[in-house]
Parts: sequence; structure tokens; C-alpha cells
Amino acid sequence: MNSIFEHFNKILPMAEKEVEEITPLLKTKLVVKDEFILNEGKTCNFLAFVTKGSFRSFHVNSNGKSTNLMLNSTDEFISNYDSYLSGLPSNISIQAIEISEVITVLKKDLDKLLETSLYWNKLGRMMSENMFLISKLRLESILYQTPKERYFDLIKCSPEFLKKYSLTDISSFIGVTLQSLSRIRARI
Amino acid sequence: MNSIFEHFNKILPMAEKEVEEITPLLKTKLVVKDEFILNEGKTCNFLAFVTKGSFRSFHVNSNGKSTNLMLNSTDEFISNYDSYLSGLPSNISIQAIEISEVITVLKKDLDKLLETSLYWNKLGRMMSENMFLISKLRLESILYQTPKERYFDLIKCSPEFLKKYSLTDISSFIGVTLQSLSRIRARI
DNA sequence: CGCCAGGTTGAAGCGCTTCAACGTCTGTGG
DNA sequence: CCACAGACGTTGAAGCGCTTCAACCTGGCG
Repeated sequence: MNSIFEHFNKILPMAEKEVEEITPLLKTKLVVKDEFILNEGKTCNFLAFVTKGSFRSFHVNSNGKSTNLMLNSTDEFISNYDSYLSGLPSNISIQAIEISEVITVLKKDLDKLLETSLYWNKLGRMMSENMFLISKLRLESILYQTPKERYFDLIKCSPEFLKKYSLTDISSFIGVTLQSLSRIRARI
Repeated sequence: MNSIFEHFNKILPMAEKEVEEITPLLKTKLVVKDEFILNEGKTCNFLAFVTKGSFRSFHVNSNGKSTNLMLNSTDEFISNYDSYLSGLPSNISIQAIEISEVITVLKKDLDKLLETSLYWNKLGRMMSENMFLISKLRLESILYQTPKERYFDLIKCSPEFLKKYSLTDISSFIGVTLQSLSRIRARI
């Protein structure tokens, strides 16, 4: 549980009261390689915090083409946040890339805290803001940059990406085929 | 002021107290055609609610290519929300497409309300959630769909788009050149 | 009338996709 | 210890869609 408390504390320091409120709501879960923690078509009724391993969130479009929306690893939250917020079915699936461990909390439990607690509303607002910033960064890189620029920015800003994820997953994240990424890498 | 109150009330009903808190912070502003209400490089220290007219938010990349991030019209908020949240310089400019009117509120004033008010924290969280949903929808349409699909989805879901905005602005919003959009439209 | 903004159309070129073949590394079973 | 399969990545060739540069059309306005 410690890593998720540290994470919350970094965003907005918790008092004793908040620790007591959230602790009974948290569940630790082991996930095997290739296991799905969310399936397209189901509503995402939880948030999960990665304590070990890594995950890919991907969408399959009407032509059967699969695209990685997000790649996430330790100390990051994974969920289909729009399905979580709206209660609508998820249009993405989330799958473990390797053997992993997550801490989960259910929406129905968090919603109870949001009714009255200023702390959890502030934290919720800050987390939504953060989700927004991540989503907007991703949108801007797709809108403003070429695949080549996206790749080189990615490995410049977070070189560990290449170690954490396969080129197949990275190419899908960048929005090109594996072959194109291979050629982008070849002509350095 | 009425339209922004209606907007807030739709998201989360206000009590007398909240109306009194927010009213002195709101300023109405007229904007002429082509006027910038935010310039790239400046920090966005306000939120603006459109009561009349329309705006485009656009980015100019390192090659000088300009791309419309958002197109907005009446009863919508405009701001560079990430610059607003982070305090960092904006990477986009916001320009009036036609003669317009907005209601603005400054971040420093809103931040004061956020310190103590449960209402404004709830509303802030819901607005962040909404900004996130908009940004994610946009990201997904760019990531998962072809320009052709984006265009036809756009005019199917909001036919008024074609009346509100020029094809030049729409093409830049969709992420193709004006010429390509023209050809997409031609081969129906 | 002439100008200009907004949109269309044509032709050449480039980048990404697709399909396909081929390397390379790793784990597994004979 | 070798043979083989399977996952992952590279490379080749053909094709398609978008871009670029350019010419042209049209309606609105001074």
C-alpha cells in the first residue's frame, strides 16, 4: 500500500483521517502476463495503480486495426478514465504486458468519499487535471508532429521507454506500423 | 451573465452563496474579428465563456505549419487549460473567427474559491473531467480514424459545424490540408 | 470593374501501409 | 547438444493517400 500513499502524498498531503478513509477501500491484485484487467465493451468501474509490471491500453477499430492508446508502468494509474467517469462501456481493453501487480479501488467507494470530503474532491480534481494534461500532451504530439518526430521526442524525453516496451507496442503507440518504425530507426 | 450561470447550474446547481461568490469575479468582454485573446508564449491566466461568436485555438509547429487544436462557439469555455493549470507558457494562440463576446474569470480569483469551497472544488473537478473527455475524444478520433472518417463523423454528429466554421478551419481541425478535405468532399 | 478570400482541381512527389520474405534470438523437446 | 518453433524485428517492392505547388473558379465588396 505504501507506494500509492506516497503517490497521493506527493499530489496532496494526506492527514490521518484520509489514510483511514481510503485504506479499507484498497485491494492488491496480481496479474499474469497477457491477462486483461479491462475488456472493451465493459464499463470501467475501478482505478488501478501499478505497483509492479506494465500494461497496454488499446483500441480495435472497425477495420480490426489495433492501436495502443497508452503504455503504463509502475507508479502510474491505469483505467479507462472516460468510461470510469461516464459509466459508458469502454472502447479500449487493458492488458498486462508482463507479470504485474496493481492496487485497485472501486468507483462506487470513491464516489461516497466525494460526496462530503474536501480532500478527496481536491485530489480528484487534481487527478482529473493530470489525466487531462496527459491526454492533451498525447493529442498534441499526434496532431502537431510527424511519426519520426514523435519517436525521437519519445526516446529523448524517456529513454527507458525502449527498455520497458517492445517496438511493436511503441510503434502502435506512436501511430505507425512496426515496419515504418523500423525504417525510421534505420535512417538515423 | 445569465448564460454562464445556466451553464454552471446544468453541471452542478448553485446556491445563493455561490452566485454571490462568483458574480464579482466575472467580466464581460467584446472581441473583434481576428483579435487574439491569448498569444502563444503567454501564460493563460483566465477562463473565458463564449456568449456570442466563435474562436479557433491553434498551434504553429517548428516548420511553421499551423493546426487548429479546437474550434469553439457559444456556451463553451475557451482557454489553454493546460497552461492555465500549470502556469507554463501557452503553446497555442486563441483568435476570434468573427465578432464575439466572452465572460472571463481570472485564475487567481478562482484559486481563492478553491481553497475552501466544496462547491467550487466539485465544479472544478467536473469541469476538468469534462475537459479531459473532450481532449480524449479528439485524441481518439485522430488516433483511430482516417481523415475521411473524421470528416464524415464530424458532419454526421454536428452538422452545424459546416455552418459555423470555414472549410479552411475545419481541414486544419481534422488534420489535413484544405486541398485534401476538398477532395474528400468531392468523392462522396 | 478589379481585387481578394475561400474553395476546387490538376500533377508530381513523398511517406506510410501492405504483403511478403528473411534474420535473429530464445526457449523447448528429442 | 542440436533441431525446431515462435516471437520479434528488419528489409524489399508495390500501391495508396496525403502534401505541395500551381492554376483556376466563384461570390462578395470596395
